[in-house]
Amino acid sequence: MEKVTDTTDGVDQLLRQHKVQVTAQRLAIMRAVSSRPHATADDLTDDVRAVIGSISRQAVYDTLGVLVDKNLIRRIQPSGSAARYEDRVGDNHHHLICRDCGTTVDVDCAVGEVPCLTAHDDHGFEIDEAEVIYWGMCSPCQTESKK
Amino acid sequence: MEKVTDTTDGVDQLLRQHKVQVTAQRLAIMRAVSSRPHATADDLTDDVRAVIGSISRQAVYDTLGVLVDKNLIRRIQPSGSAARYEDRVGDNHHHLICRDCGTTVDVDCAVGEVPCLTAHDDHGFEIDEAEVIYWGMCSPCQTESKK
DNA sequence: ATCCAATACTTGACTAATTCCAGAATCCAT
DNA sequence: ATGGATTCTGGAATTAGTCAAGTATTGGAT
Repeated sequence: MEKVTDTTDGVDQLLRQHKVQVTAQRLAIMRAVSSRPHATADDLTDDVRAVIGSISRQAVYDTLGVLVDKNLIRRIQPSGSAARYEDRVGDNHHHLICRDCGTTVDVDCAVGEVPCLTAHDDHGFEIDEAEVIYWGMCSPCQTESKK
Repeated sequence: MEKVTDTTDGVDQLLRQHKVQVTAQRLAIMRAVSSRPHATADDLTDDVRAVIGSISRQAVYDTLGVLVDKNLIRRIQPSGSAARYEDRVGDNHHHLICRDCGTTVDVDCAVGEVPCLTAHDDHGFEIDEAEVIYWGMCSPCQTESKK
């Protein structure tokens, strides 16, 4: 019997490197996040079910939590919508989100490397992340709203 | 009979200027937001009830929605906690939020005036706001977690 | 190759925040 | 004062996510 946890795309290696136990669910979720960036937990659940048949909602949330913890994926939480996940980590990029349709695209940091991460006055906080979200309207929605 | 909608603090004027119908509830909510920045809808409901006796949850959400729409207040929506409201609008300041306890403080823009508002590549979007959230741990929570 | 303890997954109920709905009340321009 | 538009009320519904307990799978030790 072939083990599900041996892969040819190296996802299993990646997980092991980060000391994450390898399971069919985790592999499927990793791939789902990679292939559909900025998806919600719900979207990902659908994607994963299409591939491995079934998975519980709990397992999805649980796994996403672990992957975020281990820095394998990043969670972004735009106002007014469910959390979204992406596999571009550690490159200090930001997001541009359409107020109307929620479309999310990546934007490189406007300032440079990591100055975003330095607040003027840290109020005694130990800051570990600066999240930047640009809000606006994508071109389809712009034309739509002019009708 | 005196009308509740005539005020001495000018809040009614402000509402009228923005074409928002003036009601006792709205006045109370406006004042509550001003006097307790970064409060949640729930906090505000309590505050308002303490002042005008009673208000429905709906009216609170509805009013906050209207005020946000009319740009009289700003809504911020941190991960894992309810939305918060503040009356500092239009000055491009940002927020520093504790991952542990949710404490939220204002931070002036790290970069200057409005460069934050300029993304590298706007992908055809019409951008109207740049939201920056610094995530970290406030000092009380830092000491707490070291125990 | 097999076993076992640790870890992960499933099910199903539960919570918190927010929104929807439809009727009643209130506001304000005429 | 009146009518039409807007707002308020209370309850029910939805959404996003969490908790808890039992079952299954994984990976290291034998």
